[in-house]
Amino acid sequence: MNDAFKALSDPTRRQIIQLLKDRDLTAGEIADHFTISKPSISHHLNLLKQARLVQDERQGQNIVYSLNLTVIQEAMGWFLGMIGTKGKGE
Amino acid sequence: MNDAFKALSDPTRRQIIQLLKDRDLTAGEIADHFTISKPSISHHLNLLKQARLVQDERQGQNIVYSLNLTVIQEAMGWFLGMIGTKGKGE
DNA sequence: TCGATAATTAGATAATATTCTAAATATCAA
DNA sequence: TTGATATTTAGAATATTATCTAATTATCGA
Repeated sequence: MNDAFKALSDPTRRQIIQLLKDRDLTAGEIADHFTISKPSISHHLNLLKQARLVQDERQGQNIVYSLNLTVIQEAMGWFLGMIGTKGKGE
Repeated sequence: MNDAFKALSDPTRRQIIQLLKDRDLTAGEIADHFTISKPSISHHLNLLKQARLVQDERQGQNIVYSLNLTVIQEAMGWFLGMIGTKGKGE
């Protein structure tokens, strides 16, 4: 959970997640959306993977990344907890 | 929005928010929940304030901190966007 | 097997963040 | 006004993070 929040604190990584919302993408396709180097993107992908926000699967030469909604839902649960039970426990 | 995600990436700051969920607290009361120094807590509070996750108000010698749910709701909206519209736009 | 393509790993540097102690500011109460 | 309490600001040390280039690994097609 802490890893997820850490991962989401970087704007590049949030943008990657937004890209993956629409469809699965290879590492190269993801990198094409940014101006920073491929190794840097690879590093960001690795952090997202460690936080289990994304998962990867090799397909031939490519590695395809996809969203893992489970952890995103868990993170959203944290926010719901903040909003839903303000005051002395409604 | 970016400030909010940055602010939430630190476990101490998330814990502060959870404390404020139950009731408003003075800076000193908040600091009492942690082992780190008061200036460090003050720094964390300042970051939370800049992200508009909390607001403060002086009451005599104390400064009372309270939660600002608006930004938390906005952040939750980001998560909802991730979960709600997976694939080519449901 | 070789060359090309896709992606990651290694190692270094620069920028940010966290934390501390010491000092400053603000308020209250006598 | 002075002393005590609450909190923040200043400045520095340390740790973490983001980024780069160069090198490595893995796969494909001829």
